[in-house]
Amino acid sequence: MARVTIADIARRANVSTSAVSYALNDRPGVGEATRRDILAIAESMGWRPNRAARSLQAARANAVGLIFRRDKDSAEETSSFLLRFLDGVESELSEHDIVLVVHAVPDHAAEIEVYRRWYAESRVDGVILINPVVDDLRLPAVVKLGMPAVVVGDVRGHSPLPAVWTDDTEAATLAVEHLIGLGHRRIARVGGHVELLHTRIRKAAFSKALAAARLGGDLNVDNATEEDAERVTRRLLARKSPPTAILYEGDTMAMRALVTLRELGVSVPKDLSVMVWDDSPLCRLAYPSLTALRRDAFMYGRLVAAHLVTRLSGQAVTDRRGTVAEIQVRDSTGPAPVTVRDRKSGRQKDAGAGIR
Amino acid sequence: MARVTIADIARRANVSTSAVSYALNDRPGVGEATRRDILAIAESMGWRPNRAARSLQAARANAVGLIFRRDKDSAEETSSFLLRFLDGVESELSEHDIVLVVHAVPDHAAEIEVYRRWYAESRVDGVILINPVVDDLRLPAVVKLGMPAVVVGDVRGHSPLPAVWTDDTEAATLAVEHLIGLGHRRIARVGGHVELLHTRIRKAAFSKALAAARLGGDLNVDNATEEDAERVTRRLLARKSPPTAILYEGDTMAMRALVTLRELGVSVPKDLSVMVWDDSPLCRLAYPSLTALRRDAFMYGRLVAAHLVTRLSGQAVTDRRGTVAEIQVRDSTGPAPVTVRDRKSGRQKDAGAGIR
DNA sequence: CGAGACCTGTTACACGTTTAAGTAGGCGGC
DNA sequence: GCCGCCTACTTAAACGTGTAACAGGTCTCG
Repeated sequence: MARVTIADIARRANVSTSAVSYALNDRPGVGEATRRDILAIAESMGWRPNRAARSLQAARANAVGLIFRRDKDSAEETSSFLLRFLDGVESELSEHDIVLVVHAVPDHAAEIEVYRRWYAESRVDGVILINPVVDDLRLPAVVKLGMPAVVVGDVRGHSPLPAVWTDDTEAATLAVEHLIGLGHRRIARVGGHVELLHTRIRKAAFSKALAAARLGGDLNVDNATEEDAERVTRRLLARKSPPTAILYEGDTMAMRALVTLRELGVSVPKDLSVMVWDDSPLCRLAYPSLTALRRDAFMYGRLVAAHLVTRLSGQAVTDRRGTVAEIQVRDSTGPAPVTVRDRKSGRQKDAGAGIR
Repeated sequence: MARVTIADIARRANVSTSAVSYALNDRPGVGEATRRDILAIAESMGWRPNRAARSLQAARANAVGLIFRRDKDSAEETSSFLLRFLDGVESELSEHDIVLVVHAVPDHAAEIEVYRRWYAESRVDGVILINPVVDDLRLPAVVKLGMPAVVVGDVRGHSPLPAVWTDDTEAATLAVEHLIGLGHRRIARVGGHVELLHTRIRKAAFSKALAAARLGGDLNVDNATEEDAERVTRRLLARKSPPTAILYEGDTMAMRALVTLRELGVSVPKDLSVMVWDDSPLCRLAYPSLTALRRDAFMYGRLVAAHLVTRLSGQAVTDRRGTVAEIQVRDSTGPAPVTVRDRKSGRQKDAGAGIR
């Protein structure tokens, strides 16, 4: 019933508590026979080290923290990525006997305040920072605290904190190549908040990938939210040369777009191909199901956690490339609409999806 | 830089550490002038209590745990409910300066093992148990440990552990009444795993609500998963008297059903009304958008956490009713198909949704 | 056979906090 | 003027671990 301490074991084994401590921690200073004795007794009594005592002694909390924003992180996208990511983090941490402490905050100021508190209270040994934004105030704040941290996102060069990043340029290239392979020439992108670093990077990566394929046009919409999806989609299709493929950033945005397209009588993928950046169950269940760029959120979480654990062990760590994205091809992408003129003719003119 | 302790403050204030402790904890034993002095110094040095030391002293971890199943809890439904729930729990706990520790496990055996470890290590003061099943082994295990816990789900009578429950009978009645109000007479239900306690309760509640409305029929399918949705839906509609409305348990199942219905040429809601038990972003974004039973996951989480906090304070707590469900009416429910014969005639024969 | 080296175990203290018990000094009351 | 009591503080111990420093005893080797 009552919790058993090393003192209890020491009494039973007729030795001092230090002998017990040495034995249980596999350190020299105690004979083989006594050690076995002690281990047996500890086992039979069901001893487990008291974490508070260990933490106090070692000045180590055996915990890491992760803070997410209440409104933001659960609104723009369905939360499956975050939960899978958390699962991965937790899975890695538990192998090192470290617990994950989560916390929700309304904004970055509150988040920084919590870091300060956690540090001063020695509540966590390190933190995982997600969704970095441009000129992120959290980064210098954490650096100043001297708190071990790993940033999830590509902040290479922008911050002294180690980052685990995914190659969005490569991902964008994959997406563009997939669409080009299907014959698309006018490819649009509808992106989320540009304050988010990954959005900014993806935007650049997308432009770069298009340029590499000698395709141009600035069919790029920024700062779109789920509510904007309808308006933006209509506007894109109303252009003189409407795109034949659109890459949406965020599953919810793409879903809203699908509804709009249905109302407009635009058939997916016959008239227009639709892609989503970052896969989710929603993409799988949509009609038509959505082709998406997929990252293994679970493995990503594990990698991030492993990186932080290494950092906590005192080793210096630098940036690390995370899991690579791949394309999950589904029903929403298909061959570009047939061209009006023969392919061989110099200039092509696609039968875009334009509003009828 | 270095963390500041009460000893540092004591030195600066030329008093003993106990005087500092008394002052900081607003306890008698120190004069008013000295108290102000100490508080000012503590403030200026940025002192925060070391959690490990406090925990050790008070034999209290100031943490509560919540374990979710790796496969299960994130598969059957989109995870938005869980994340919102976690947010609510966290929000309540943080007001009491208690942290939330999360952990993912593959099965109940592993979960019980973690409870044992947490208890023996004094890692958490209490736990929140979610998704109770029939003959849940976790409940007696936690009871045996003597660990404070709150169960999320209606285990009233089945367990000595306090529960926070939602009235599924009332919710089922709401749903059935909504459909009956639209003229539906043959209402089916497609439910998930009956091992889950809430599934079993909902099933009974559904039958009871139908019976109360003098409607019968056993249009009840159990143990359906997302993969089964297509087959089950086809089978229901192939009946001699097909239902005019179906209530699916789980958003993913309903989404799959929508796809099937589209393929079958069954129009929603003209030919068939569709409802979902437990709302999600997916329901909102589906086409047509899905009428659903909605619970405030955030408030539910807060309530559960508050209940556990009360329990931790030493007070005995009993069961507590959680937030009530309401209906979020959307586009997937509408008037029942018109009857073939005149309403006034004794027997009605609906033009069901049957397969064409 | 005695001096060190080595093995096994102990004692003592630290980590940062709380708190029971103890000790001055001042003050009032009889 | 002495006793007792209150105030304001200090000292000491405790929570459960870990570990440096030390103490016997045995072994080895010159």
